Amino acid sequence: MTDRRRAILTGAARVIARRGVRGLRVADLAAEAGVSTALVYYHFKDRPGILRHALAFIGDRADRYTGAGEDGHGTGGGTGERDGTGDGEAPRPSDPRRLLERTLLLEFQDLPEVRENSTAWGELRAHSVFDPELRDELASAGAAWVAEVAGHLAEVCPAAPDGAVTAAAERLTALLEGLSVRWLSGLLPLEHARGLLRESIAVEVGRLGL
Amino acid sequence: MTDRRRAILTGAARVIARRGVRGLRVADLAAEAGVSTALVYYHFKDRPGILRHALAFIGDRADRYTGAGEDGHGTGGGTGERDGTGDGEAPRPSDPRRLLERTLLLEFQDLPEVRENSTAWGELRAHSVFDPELRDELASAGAAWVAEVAGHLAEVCPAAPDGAVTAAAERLTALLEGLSVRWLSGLLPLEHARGLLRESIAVEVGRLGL
DNA sequence: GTCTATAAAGCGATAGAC
DNA sequence: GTCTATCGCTTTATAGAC
Repeated sequence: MTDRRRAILTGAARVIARRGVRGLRVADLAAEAGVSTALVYYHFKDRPGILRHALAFIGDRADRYTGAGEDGHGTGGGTGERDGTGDGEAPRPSDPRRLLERTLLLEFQDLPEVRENSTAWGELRAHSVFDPELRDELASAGAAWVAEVAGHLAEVCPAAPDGAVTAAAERLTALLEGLSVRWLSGLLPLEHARGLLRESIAVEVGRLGL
Repeated sequence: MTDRRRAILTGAARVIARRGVRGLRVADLAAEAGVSTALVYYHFKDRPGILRHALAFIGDRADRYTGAGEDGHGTGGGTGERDGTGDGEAPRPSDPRRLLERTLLLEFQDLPEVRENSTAWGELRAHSVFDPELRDELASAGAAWVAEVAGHLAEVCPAAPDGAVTAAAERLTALLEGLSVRWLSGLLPLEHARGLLRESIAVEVGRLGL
């Protein structure tokens, strides 16, 4: 991918995080990237094309930041390095229980990059209710994200049956998304959201049998 | 409220469910209601006015259908009568555990009215991330909805401390919203969503101490 | 590849008759 | 209260020069 394409997609991510998928104007995005609208159309054909590529771009970025590529994608996930669990600069704790918690709590950080990715992904999800075109991409990203969480869960609770682990991962990721919307819209303080999620992790792990 | 106003708002609810809040076009809504666009503006001033009234209308409707007015609003809730828990036409089971389950599972029914309300409320939530104007309405509706669930939980688990009950209600409602988005966008089959939610209810109730 | 300029369409909102 | 007709701004998308 060329630098210009990347610049345009970066601008698109910013605009989506600020105004939403349906608030995205090609002119805004072009201004954000410092190019003309014509160039945007040259590279991405039309508005749906811009959206498709922007969302794939945002997903990739989340992948890199969550350090996926081993057992999952983490596309619903957040960005950045510090997660408040006390592991500082260390990217991947070896304790599986900590790793699980870290993976899920990455979403809840008040860093611009995290907010941007979380907001954009939330928008993608919300928009997919009305736009079937987005569902394929979303379905695979969501499945990978559930699989990653399930992988961590299985490491923490080796004795648990597969079905129960998957169900727990589905509940945890769905809960995370519900909490995320509330946080991003200012209805739930960040620390409260983190606390609720942490407690649910404890509940699910306890249920699966530590 | 006059019949015409009601007809317009009913049309608005349908259009919002089909195209989303941000996809609502005044012309579509007018066509749906069988009136001219001018009449829509005559009754509701402008687009934001339409939206405000439409969302209040949808909220009221959800209230009536969930049978609220006793200890909460249930504004996140669904519509209709049958909930699949086996109580058929009986609107309010007396067993508190059943009542709790029923309240939450009302959201997950494949009836046009339920989909319409769920979709519209999901849209309201998603939109509030970008539109602070909607937050007040959403905050009070959300608080009432959490309070209703917490009330049922407290009845099921009288010994549990208040804080734990509220936290459980917050987790259950947030989970419900996360599952709802996945269901509405076709990523999660209805029965699967119901199963996951039911299991979480069981988990939370078990944790609070039956 | 990138720009300026502009066509074409979409959409919110109003005027004025009835 | 309700309609038809239309105005004017916004936004998508393209033409054509460089």
